[in-house]
Amino acid sequence: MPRRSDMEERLMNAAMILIWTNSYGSTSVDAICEKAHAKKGSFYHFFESKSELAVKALEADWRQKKVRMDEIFSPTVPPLDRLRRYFRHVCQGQTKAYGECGAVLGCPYCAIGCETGTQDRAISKQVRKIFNENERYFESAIRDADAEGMISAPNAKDKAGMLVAYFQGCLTKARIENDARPLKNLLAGAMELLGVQRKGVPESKQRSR
Amino acid sequence: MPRRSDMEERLMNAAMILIWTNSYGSTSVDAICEKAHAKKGSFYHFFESKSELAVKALEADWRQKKVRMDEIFSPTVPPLDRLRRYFRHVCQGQTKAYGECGAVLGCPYCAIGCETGTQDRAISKQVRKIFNENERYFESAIRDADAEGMISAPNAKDKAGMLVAYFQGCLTKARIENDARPLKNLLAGAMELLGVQRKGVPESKQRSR
DNA sequence: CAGCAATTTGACTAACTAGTCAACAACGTC
DNA sequence: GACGTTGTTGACTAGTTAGTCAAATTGCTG
Repeated sequence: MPRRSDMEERLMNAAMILIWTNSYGSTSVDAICEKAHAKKGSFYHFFESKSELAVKALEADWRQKKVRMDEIFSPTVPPLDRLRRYFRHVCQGQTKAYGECGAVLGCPYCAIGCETGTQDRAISKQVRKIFNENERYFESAIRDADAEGMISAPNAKDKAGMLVAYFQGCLTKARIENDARPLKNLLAGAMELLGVQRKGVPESKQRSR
Repeated sequence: MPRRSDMEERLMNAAMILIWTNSYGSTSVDAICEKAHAKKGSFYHFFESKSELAVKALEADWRQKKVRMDEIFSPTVPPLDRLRRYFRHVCQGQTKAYGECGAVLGCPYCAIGCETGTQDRAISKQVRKIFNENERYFESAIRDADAEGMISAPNAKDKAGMLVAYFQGCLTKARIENDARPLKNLLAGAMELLGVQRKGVPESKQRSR
C-alpha cells in the first residue's frame, strides 16, 4: 500500500475550526487550504466539493466526540450525573474555545445546520443525524432517571426533545450574545426542566430517592 | 419636499425574505435587487453596504412585529394567556412560511445572529437588541403570572431567560430538521417549563388558582 | 531499481462578488 | 417654467469564488 498522508484530516480539522468560528458561507476553500497548509489541488484530490468536505468533516468531528460521549453517558454512571457531567463538559469546551478565539461559539452543528438547512441537502442530513444521536444520549439517561424514581418523566422521548431544545437554545443564545452567562445557568436550568428536587446539593451527597 | 419612493422598504423586505429563507452569506446584493425590482445603483443610494441594509432591515422587521407583540402581551390579557397566544401566533407564522417556501424557517433573527455573530459587529448588536426586547415580553408576563399565583417563579428574569432559550431552541431545531413537530410541542413544553399545573384544560376554563 | 498508485503542486478559468460613478429622470416649490 | 432635491439607471472595476488539470513528486513493493 503506497503512502498515506494526514492531509485529509488536516483539511477537515481546518474546515471545522474555520466554519465554527466564522460560518460555512464565509469560509472559502482557499482559507481552508491555507490553514491546513495545503494547495488547492490537494483539496480537490480528497474532496469533490466544499459541501462534501463539510459533510465528512462533520462526520469525523462527531465520531471523535462520541468517544467522550459514550464515556460520559455510560450506563454505569447514575443517570442524572451523566447529564450533569455532560453539561459541565460542554461548558468547559465553550470556555476553552473562548480562550482560543475570544468569542463564545456555541454548537458547531447547530450553526452549520441552521445556516445551510435550506440550501444544502447533504450537510443538513448529516447535521440531523448528529442531532438525533445526541438526543438519544439524553433520552436514555432520562428514561433511566425515571425508572430509578429520581424524576418523573413518563415520556422520555418528549422530555429529551425538550431538553435538547433548551440545551441548544442556551448555546445559540450564548453565541449570539457572545456571553457565557446562559451557559452558567445551563446545568441548573436543565435540572429544573427535568423537575429534579434538591438543586444545589452536590451530587456526591445526593441519594437516589 | 420632493418625491418619496417605496424602494427602501422594497429592498429591506426582499432582503429579509431572502436572508431568512437562505442565509446572509448566500444572499447577494444582486439577488436582493432583482427581488425588489431595483438596480444596483438604487441599492447603494439607500444603503452604504450590505451589512447596513441587514441592520436596517432587521430593525424595520422587528418594529413591525412589535405592533402585534404589544397587542399579544397587553397587560390587560391574563399573563399565561399572553404566552399561549404568542406561541400560537409563532406557530401560525411558521406554518404560513412553510406553505410559501416549502421549508420550516425558524427564527430569522436567530439565524442571522448565529451566522454573523462572530463576523459583523453591527448586525449582531441589532440582533442582541431584538433578543433582549423579546425577553422582556416574557419576563413581564412571567412576573405577572407569579404575582397572581399562577406559577411559582421567584426570579422572573432567570425564568424568562430559560423560556427564551427553550423557545429559540425549538425554532432552531424545527429549521434544522425541517419539521414543524418541535413547534407542536412548543406550547405544552413552555407550560411545563413554567410549572403550570392543569395542562390540557382550555384557558377559558382555568381559574387563577 | 523499476513500476505504480497515491499524493502534491500551482497556474488557470469562468463566474460571481460588493461596491462605484456619472449621467439622467421625476417631482415639488418658488 | 426654472431650480434643487430625490430617486434611478446600468456599465464599470477590482477582487474573490469554487473548481480544473496536466505535470511533478513521493514512498511502497516486487
